[in-house]
Amino acid sequence: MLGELPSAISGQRVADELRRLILEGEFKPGQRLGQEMLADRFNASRMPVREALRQLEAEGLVSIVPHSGTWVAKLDAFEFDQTYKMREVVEPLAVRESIPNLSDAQIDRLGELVEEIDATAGPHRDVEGFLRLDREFHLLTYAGVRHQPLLDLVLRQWNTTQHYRRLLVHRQSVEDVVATNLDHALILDGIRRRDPESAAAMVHLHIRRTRNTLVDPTDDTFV
Amino acid sequence: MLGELPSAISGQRVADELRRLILEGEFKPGQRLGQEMLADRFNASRMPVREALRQLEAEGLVSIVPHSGTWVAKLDAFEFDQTYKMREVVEPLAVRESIPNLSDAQIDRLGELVEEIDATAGPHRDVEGFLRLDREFHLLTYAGVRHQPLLDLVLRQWNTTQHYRRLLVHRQSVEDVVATNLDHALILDGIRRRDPESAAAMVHLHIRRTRNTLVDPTDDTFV
DNA sequence: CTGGAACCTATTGGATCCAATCTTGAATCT
DNA sequence: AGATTCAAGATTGGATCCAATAGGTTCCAG
Repeated sequence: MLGELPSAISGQRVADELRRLILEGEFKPGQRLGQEMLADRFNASRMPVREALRQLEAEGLVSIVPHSGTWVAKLDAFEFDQTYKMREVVEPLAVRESIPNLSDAQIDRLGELVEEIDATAGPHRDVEGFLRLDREFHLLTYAGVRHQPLLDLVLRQWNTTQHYRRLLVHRQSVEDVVATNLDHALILDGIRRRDPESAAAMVHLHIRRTRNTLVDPTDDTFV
Repeated sequence: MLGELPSAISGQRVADELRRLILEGEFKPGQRLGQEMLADRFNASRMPVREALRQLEAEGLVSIVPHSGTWVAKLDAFEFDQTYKMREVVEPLAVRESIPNLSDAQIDRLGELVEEIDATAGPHRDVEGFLRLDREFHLLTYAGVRHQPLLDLVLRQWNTTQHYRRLLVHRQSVEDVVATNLDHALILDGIRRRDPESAAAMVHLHIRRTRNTLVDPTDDTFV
């Protein structure tokens, strides 16, 4: 549902492009999204724009106020924390379901990604590279999930928190990145051994650790 | 988001009414939902109908095929099983988050519901009553959840499986109902003691047991 | 000068019209 | 007889037009 259809209708295309622009930061949280402006930008009429906004609202990326307008969704610290708590239970399930269906080639690629992530922690940190590779690593571990709604949910949660991960990863130390990637290696180990419970436990721990690292309860500078 | 807005716009109204009709079984899984027909039925134009269908698709209640039409969603045994596995991890989280915010009055009402459910297992079983009360009981245990997306997810999963619960509860024995309600009593006990972990563990067990009762792997008469 | 109310404008929501696509049925060919 | 192709009808998707609502501005009164 969040994936692209082969011959997508126009509303779908607009939704996909707009989603990409939001995730890349072209449209920032809190920014207003006028229908006319969007229709103009995407060379479409207001109709597919309206459908796209509906869809992105369902995905949690924008919020619509009737008769008023649409804005790129904002998260506060509470929602961020809660989303991570959801991730802590949902993503372990996702690896459990995924592991039996992962190909050896996919697992090899996971190994490469761990090494590439290590490289981003080098002398001059590559934060954007880390974000991209981290996302690719985790989503690839879920590539074996056959139940689309579960995959959609995972994707949704990654998307709605994307902005804030970027913001907070920038504040992380190099040690944090290395520690994070140690988790990745352990998750990968569980996957290589095709041990769903072990991998799931590691994913849970990883997300919990990340949440604690990112959301410092004494830090009210968030958002 | 799945709840009703006070002064909803027309598309929202249509979505709410259509959702109710689907859940009550007026529209059955697999049935086609023509836009013209719906617009006629709800005294609206096709435009709000289209928005409503989009929304219900996001909720998983209907599925839209571009340029072809919309049908009430069907679940197969696999999807049913997978949804229950999601419920097994999501709803324990929901009670954990809910318990601190439940009022004493709400907890008292839960006690009443357990008794009312017992009554449905009497000499002439009241299956529809059971379905209604069971739903009310569980959703009330989640009434303290402050994070709307979590509540929405729970509601969504209840809604998409509603039809199949009805179908399968009809096949259950009286003993099954009594056993189910014993679980309810244990969940309620955890809530009364304001013990999130205990309640969460019971919810997990309850859903797991229900899944095993409902989905007999050797039974291919499902759907 | 400040608070409030009425008006005006910009933007969204809904209705209608037109175009594009899919489904269907029948006719034809193998 | 069965499968395939083609065409007609029906239905959805998109564009445009109109109505309703919200927010801002201005004007008036206290």
